[in-house]
Amino acid sequence: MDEFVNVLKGLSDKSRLRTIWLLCRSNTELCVCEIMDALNISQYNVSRHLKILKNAGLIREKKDGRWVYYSLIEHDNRFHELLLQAVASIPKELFAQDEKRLKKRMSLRENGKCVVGLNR
Amino acid sequence: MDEFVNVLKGLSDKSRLRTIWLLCRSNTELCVCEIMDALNISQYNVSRHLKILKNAGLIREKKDGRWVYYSLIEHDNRFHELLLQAVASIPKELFAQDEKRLKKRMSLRENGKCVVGLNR
DNA sequence: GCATTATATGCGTAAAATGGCTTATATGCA
DNA sequence: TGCATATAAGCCATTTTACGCATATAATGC
Repeated sequence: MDEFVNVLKGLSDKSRLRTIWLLCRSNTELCVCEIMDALNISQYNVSRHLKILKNAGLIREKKDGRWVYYSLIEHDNRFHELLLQAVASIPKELFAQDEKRLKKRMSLRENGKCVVGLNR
Repeated sequence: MDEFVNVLKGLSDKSRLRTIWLLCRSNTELCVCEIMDALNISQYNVSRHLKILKNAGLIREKKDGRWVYYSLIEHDNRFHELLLQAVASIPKELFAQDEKRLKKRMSLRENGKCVVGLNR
């Protein structure tokens, strides 16, 4: 049962909820610095929250050079599916700023990859 | 957005998850001492967790004499619906003990009401 | 090898959650 | 009115969580 509690705990933080929502809605993988800019929070916080989400089994990481991309894990279990649907059902308006910042940031990608890093 | 985080926080505790699961599955209202016996935890803990769930908007209370009955609130919003479905989808086996204890306890009701209290 | 850079982690601190115990509140009944 | 009882709430100690800062790790390019 702790496993289920951990997933719920993973989602019950504002920064992490915003992160998961962006991953749900954008339907792509995002690197740390992109999430950082979208949420407008510090690098170490993004990193730490991502670790928690990874341990909860919600996301996976994929290294690509110096960049690390995170994406949702799609489980074939109903609990995860329903939870993610719940997150996705949260009104879009609440994430308007995040979405706007992400869109701007994503437009800087080249060949589908982040090339910006931390020097904005 | 804090409202949504609060609901998730409400669910991300083992005792509270067990409580909500029982309320979901049993499909009835339960009084404090029944929950106490089903989960096998102390009265003050049940009370406190119920308060958190109430503040999260997940349950309502109904007084009946000295007894207070709690039941799920059925929202017409998709987020709540999906979350409760997620909780209900957690394998029954994980709650076998709770369910067994609840069943036993519920058999002591008279005219659909709890008459036992704390003196077991 | 060495400097640069994207990401992760350890440390200290402050805030919040949790649990146990005790006490307060409120209802029912004699 | 006064007592018994179901539930709530206050207080305290312990644990967990989140954040900021500094630094470590790992990959890149010269």
